[in-house]
Amino acid sequence: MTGNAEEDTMAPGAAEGLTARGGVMTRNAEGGTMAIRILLAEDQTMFRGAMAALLSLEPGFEVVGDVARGDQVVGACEALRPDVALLDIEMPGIDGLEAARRLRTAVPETKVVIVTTFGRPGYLHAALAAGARGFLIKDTPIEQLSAAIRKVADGGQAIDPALAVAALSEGASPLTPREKDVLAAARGHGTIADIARGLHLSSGTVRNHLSAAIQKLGARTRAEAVETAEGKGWL
Amino acid sequence: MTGNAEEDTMAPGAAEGLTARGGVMTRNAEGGTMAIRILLAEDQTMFRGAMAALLSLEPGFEVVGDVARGDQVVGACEALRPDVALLDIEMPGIDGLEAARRLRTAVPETKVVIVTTFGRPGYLHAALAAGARGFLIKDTPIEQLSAAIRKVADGGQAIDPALAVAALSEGASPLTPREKDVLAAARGHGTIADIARGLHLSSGTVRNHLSAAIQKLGARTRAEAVETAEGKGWL
DNA sequence: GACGACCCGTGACGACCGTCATGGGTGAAG
DNA sequence: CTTCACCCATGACGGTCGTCACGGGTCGTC
Repeated sequence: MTGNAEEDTMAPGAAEGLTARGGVMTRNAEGGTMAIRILLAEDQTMFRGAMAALLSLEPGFEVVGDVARGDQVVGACEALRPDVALLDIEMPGIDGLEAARRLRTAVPETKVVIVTTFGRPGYLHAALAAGARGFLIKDTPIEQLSAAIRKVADGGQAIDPALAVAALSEGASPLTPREKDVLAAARGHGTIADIARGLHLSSGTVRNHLSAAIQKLGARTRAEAVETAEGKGWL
Repeated sequence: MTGNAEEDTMAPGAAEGLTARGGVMTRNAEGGTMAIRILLAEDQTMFRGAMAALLSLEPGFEVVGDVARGDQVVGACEALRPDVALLDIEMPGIDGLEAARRLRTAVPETKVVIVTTFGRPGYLHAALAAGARGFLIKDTPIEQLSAAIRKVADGGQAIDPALAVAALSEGASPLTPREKDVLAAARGHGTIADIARGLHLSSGTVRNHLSAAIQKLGARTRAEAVETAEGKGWL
């Protein structure tokens, strides 16, 4: 628990898990340029804290808030109206991609930059489809993150170039929607009967979908198919 | 034991991937207390950079170097002789636990603090057995990390309390060494015949070991057994 | 309306998986 | 020396899995 419960005049009930930050550089026109207002969404407390502290030191940046869950992103952005939202993908609640989708209609002024651990081509596709303007993996230097934030705040784009070519060479998912569902349900559960029960399907149908998915992915086992599908971001 | 036939080809080139850092506060006796010299081992570049920058700002800390791979830890510590080594567990090369084991004999002055993403009880056991003096998960505030570093540098210990009780309640792994091997080999590979081939065993023996492991872990499938064993850090 | 893509289902077949019983071999503990 | 735990192996059994062939259903497109 972050426990920084200092939501004094935080407007509505909107943002519960939000940690508002008194910016070093407030929104006065200081020399003509205003600081880029940033919201941070990241579940690992340590990483979130480190990034917030570091970005706040960067001249021209102001971290106006940070949240730990995907379902707190929209509320926080509605309250704070940041210029840029830095979203992790793997988060409790809803993931960063879904948060980006909702943010586009709820707070369209806020530009989204996705920062994720896994450089899966499918993630890039989904992020761009969700309206993200930037996409970086966490295995890149912070200087490039700063540069990406500035570019996006200026109205530009910032896509990891190595991932872009990978995403293009991969192409889209060959799985039909239902095959994707069945394969996704096959991650945690054990037997086929369990999956069938969870999806209200016949166990024979589940086997057929799984068989099709296995062949399309070039796998030999259901587990292998799940693994390769996850690796490419088709889930 | 799974053929941990890691060749000991560590020493010669010593520290290739090492980024040495000119410390803000050098090792002069300033007022009587010397800065705590820290080495950082973490594969995610962004996280590593952020932590290095942030810890350098903390008064009394000096980040003297950082590496991205586990097999660079010993070489870097031999060259830099830090007071504290902050080790991630999940790293390419060798993992942080193995690095801690080797560090204890190679550079015993350096105290080890494990900082990991996953709060698996088995990890804590292994870390303490490897001689680590501190154990934190990345989902804790940075202030606690600073406190832990100071405590460990002073000769004390810093163990995440929530994990300590979990580790005690869990107990040690019920799996025999061979069962662990077979289960570990069952992660990536597909069929039982593949596992048997990889371990030079009869396929019937593999099935027996797997069956025993499945029952000991209360699972119903090999995949379930792998999952729960991984979750507890028995691998 | 014909066509194709996708969905759901059935039935059957061979291969694989998980369980059990059984046995021999080793090495440490009593 | 006996006992016990672990290792490896074999064979047999029932259940599950992956594949195939097949049929019926919906929906959008040409």
